[in-house]
Amino acid sequence: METNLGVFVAVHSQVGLHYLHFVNEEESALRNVQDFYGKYDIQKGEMSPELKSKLFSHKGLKLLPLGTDFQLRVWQKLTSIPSGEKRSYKQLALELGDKKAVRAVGTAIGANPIAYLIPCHRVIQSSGKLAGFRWGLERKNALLNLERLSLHTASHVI
DNA sequence: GAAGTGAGCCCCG
DNA sequence: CGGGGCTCACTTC
Repeated sequence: METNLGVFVAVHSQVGLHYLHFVNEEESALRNVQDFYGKYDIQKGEMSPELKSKLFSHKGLKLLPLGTDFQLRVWQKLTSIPSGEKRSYKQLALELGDKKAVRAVGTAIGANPIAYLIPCHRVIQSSGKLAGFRWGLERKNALLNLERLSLHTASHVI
């Protein structure tokens, strides 16, 4: 799917959305999906209009990422950060009950399988510096800017 | 500010 | 086991 933020690839099933990644390079993006989900019976295709509209509206879409218990806890926490706001890795580690786990939290966030809808882009360093985004810092910055600008409107970003 | 370092936790090979 | 990661706080320049 092409959007004003770039190209996305998604993996979904009857029960929900499992995976949503930015595509920088089509080949490696598809290989990634294959690595992760190759053991399942997946069918390739253009995104259906229904799925697209759900991605746009952020409604009627269950997020079902695949991960370890720890990763799921971290990703769950991310979804509680409101649009337009930011948290630090440290804050999240504290809220998860272990201030020493900052690096583990960072690693788990880096493994976020559902871009944007699980808002890993809203996490910055405690110094306030923007750092760490597998799809590029520029993209992270663009997402944050869009959210900041569209705070008082009902419009969504993707 | 920038650069270097030890601590510390989770994950993968 | 061992190393590395979307870290942090501290030191030193």
